[in-house]
Amino acid sequence: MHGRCQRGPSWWQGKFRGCGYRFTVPRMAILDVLNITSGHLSAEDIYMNVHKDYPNVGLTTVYRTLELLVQMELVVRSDFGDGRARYELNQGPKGERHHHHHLVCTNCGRVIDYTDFIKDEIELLQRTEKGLSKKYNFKIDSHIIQFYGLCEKCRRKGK
Amino acid sequence: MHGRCQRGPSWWQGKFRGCGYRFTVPRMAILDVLNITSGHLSAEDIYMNVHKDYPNVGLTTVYRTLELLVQMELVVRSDFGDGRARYELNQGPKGERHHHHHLVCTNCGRVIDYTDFIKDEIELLQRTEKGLSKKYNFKIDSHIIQFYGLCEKCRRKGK
DNA sequence: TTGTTATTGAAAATCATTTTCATTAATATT
DNA sequence: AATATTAATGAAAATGATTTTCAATAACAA
Ligand SMILES: [Mn+2]
Ligand SMILES: [Mn+2]
Ligand SMILES: [Zn+2]
Ligand SMILES: [Zn+2]
Repeated sequence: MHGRCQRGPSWWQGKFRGCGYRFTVPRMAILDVLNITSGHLSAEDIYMNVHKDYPNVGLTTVYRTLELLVQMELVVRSDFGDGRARYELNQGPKGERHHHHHLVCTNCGRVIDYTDFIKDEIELLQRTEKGLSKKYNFKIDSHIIQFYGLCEKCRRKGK
Repeated sequence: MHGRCQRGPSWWQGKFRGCGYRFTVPRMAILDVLNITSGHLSAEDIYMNVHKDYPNVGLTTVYRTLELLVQMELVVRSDFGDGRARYELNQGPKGERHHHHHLVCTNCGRVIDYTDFIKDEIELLQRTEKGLSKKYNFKIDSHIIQFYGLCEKCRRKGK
């Protein structure tokens, strides 16, 4: 009863080593926090969580590791307009990719992931991408879609 | 031959006064720069342009004015991931609103406005918004869509 | 076990934006 | 036109997230 976990330490280690990077304690700890915690964490959030178990891991290392993880496409970095970057793992516990978009509450800052309508979206996006690359000769690699408004809680409180 | 210009100094003045704000020289100068210049300007860009004609207008005032203009919805503020906010007038010289989205070159930073496919987009967005507000009870006010990739020039140089 | 060097942590630097506060100027009032 | 009121301004300092520097450390190939 140990050999399960499709995306765990050993998988990450392989990924790191495969890219020629060392698999260090701080990197492991940071991935662990991202894996366990749900939501959209700031560097500071991650630092504080890592700090509980590894008090000598520095904030600088958190920033550096996140940069690396984003570059390796293990982590997605988002900006929701509050002045700090947010990070989340690019795959679920079983390794499924979770391409999704965001609803951002302009009152309380809450961020909701959604994957609904992705089907329709993909269809439109493909048409759009095709048209845009033709018209502007622009090669599209990725996109972001964010909806801004009021979350349930903030609506009730009548903002 | 002066009485033309649907969105000029006098219109802005009215807008300001109507909101209880004073129409000052720096505010006028900043709007002027935004009106004349096309593209997505940073606060610094605007400051430098204003500075040519009004060397005693400070950067602080540029920031404060932009904040006000965004709040008044005369100006749109965007973030293209280069660490500084970008601003553009929310309406063309004739007052038409220009709801549009952006293509952002991840190599050179160029930003292209596009309004193509907006029809299709609006349709999808409306369906999505309806679905999302029902499912998450989220009241959507606005959205952003950005495509990232390589612009024509950068494609040629083979990045 | 040892050598090589990628990685780390602390402190300092950067840089966009915000705050502070005394001065100035837009506009309502006389 | 002159004056009073106070919103707006500019310079300097503060802020806060992120990056850089550099000497010490620890992965890991040999
Ligand atoms: Mn998310
Ligand atoms: Mn634009
Ligand atoms: Zn909310
Ligand atoms: Zn480019």
